[in-house]
Amino acid sequence: MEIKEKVKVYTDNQEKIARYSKVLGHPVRVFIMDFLVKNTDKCCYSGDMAEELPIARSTLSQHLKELKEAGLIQGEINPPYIKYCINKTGWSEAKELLGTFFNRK
Amino acid sequence: MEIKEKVKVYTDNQEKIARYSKVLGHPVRVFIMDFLVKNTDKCCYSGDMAEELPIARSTLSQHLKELKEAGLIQGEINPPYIKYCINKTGWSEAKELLGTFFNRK
DNA sequence: TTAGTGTTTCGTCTAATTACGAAACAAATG
DNA sequence: CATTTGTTTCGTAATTAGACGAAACACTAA
Repeated sequence: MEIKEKVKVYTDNQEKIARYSKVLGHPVRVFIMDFLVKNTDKCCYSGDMAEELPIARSTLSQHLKELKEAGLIQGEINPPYIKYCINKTGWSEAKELLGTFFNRK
Repeated sequence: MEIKEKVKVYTDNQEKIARYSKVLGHPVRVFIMDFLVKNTDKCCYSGDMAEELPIARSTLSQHLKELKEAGLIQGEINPPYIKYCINKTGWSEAKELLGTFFNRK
């Protein structure tokens, strides 16, 4: 019986960068983020985006869920609609992390 | 028999962003890019990185292949070693695309 | 209460990703 | 020629991701 020593291999930043990158690793999700950034003033409903996308609504909903879980967006219930918008906290963290990842001497 | 009309839904940039993000969507690959950026002067062999990573060499090789195919790194044969380095073209494209993706008014 | 609306969740299927060890490779050396 | 060395490719298994339609949900309005 041996004690498995837990060694940390990746930094927190590396793991966060991987996590944010992963969730942006699909064109539908990039499209959604673009859409929300372009329309911060207006309301963005799932249906608004669904009209422009060639995927089932349930599939879109799944992508929205992933973005929400990653902290990049948030949804505000406004029955029977759900209004989505950027989660500023997560969005700026991602921006910050990716920024320093790419911009080094 | 109907003609399937091919409609473009995502912009080229959205697809490129998704592609670069996807390949950065794994901590091992973020680690590799960090490693290569930090050591642009020195030689970076697969084995150098393998020593610091808790994965099989064949697995590392697979990750290197993905980064190479995405255009983020390149390998120069220097027998029996293979020296890896950043692919400046792809790296700056990714930096540029992600930069404008995150930095909009 | 019943019907309607916009959205999500569930169940399912297929395809892609991640991982490993064994085997193959390519060049240098004994 | 046979070994050795660093690396990749192959074969395979396990897990995760992406997609769909049907069903469920939550709230409004009739």
